[in-house]
Amino acid sequence: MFSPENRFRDYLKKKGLKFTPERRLILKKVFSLHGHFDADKIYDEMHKKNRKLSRATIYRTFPLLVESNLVKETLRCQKRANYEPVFGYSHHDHLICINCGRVIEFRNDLIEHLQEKVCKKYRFEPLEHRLGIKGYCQKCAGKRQRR
Amino acid sequence: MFSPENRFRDYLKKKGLKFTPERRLILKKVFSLHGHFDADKIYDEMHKKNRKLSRATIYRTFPLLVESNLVKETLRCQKRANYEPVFGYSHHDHLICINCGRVIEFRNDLIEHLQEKVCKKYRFEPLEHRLGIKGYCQKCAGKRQRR
DNA sequence: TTCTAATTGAGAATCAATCGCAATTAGTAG
DNA sequence: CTACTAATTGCGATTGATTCTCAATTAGAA
Ligand SMILES: [Mn+2]
Ligand SMILES: [Mn+2]
Ligand SMILES: [Zn+2]
Ligand SMILES: [Zn+2]
Repeated sequence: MFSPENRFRDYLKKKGLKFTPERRLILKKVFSLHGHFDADKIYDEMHKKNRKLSRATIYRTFPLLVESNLVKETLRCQKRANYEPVFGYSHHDHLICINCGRVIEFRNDLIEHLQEKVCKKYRFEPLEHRLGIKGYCQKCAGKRQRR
Repeated sequence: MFSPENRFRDYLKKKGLKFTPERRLILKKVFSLHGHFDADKIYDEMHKKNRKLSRATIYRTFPLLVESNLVKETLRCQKRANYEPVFGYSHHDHLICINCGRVIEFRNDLIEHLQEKVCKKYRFEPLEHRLGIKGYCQKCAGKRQRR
């Protein structure tokens, strides 16, 4: 009963929009990747499995996935917008290696709690937040040292 | 002795680059704004004071300012890259109102400290981080309530 | 089954950012 | 001070991501 597809259907219906084969394919792909993705990733994956579908449709579908709270945009590190699934995953923040691109996900409840306190202090009503720490992962830091 | 201009001069010299009038103007403008800015902001400000200078030069200067640790890129909220001064300002994070665009700066040392602990745990060597909380500022939250 | 508003793909358009190049210039060496 | 040269500039062209336009198609309500 509670699946990304059901939530997406409900959302679309509520908005008077249609659950098309293209939207279903994009949704399936997004949730089968279990990780960060961008428009081109989805485009390539689709075409690899020779299911052609246009970039325009992909770009038009992403905002719907975000609106229905199935995925969210992540911290933009290059120039392309990047997303990750939300449905079925719990909130976390990111450590991003600027050398190899590795992304480490972490969750720290105390940090989360302190953010709430900050918001209260400023009477700010938070909707979402993004915390990204850029630097060198263990492997890449080691390599740098040895140079 | 310690001024943005001196640091910039030193940086440029070390790299064998030149301290041109254009670079000086951009630097001055950046530090006279006391806040966030993007390429167009600088471009417009310059042309308002009818000091013409090309967009290319602005785009070419920003990375130098970042490299010399005078400014840093901030969390990208729209599609343009956005920056803020670092020299002369202490580190802080942001509350961003998605209704009126207001940006509230805050600093929470405990959050900062916890981030370091997270990095240690993953043996991650942090260089910088960005934390942005999006939501409604007091004013805008109030307006929403009353609707 | 019919009907219609929503959707699609293809390519054009947009927008920020980058690039190529000829003319100019900062700043070092003499 | 002058000469030299690599760095810089502005301009326009280009790129790359994203959005838009529009004619043809289709989901899904009636
Ligand atoms: Mn968090
Ligand atoms: Mn911080
Ligand atoms: Zn790494
Ligand atoms: Zn506001």
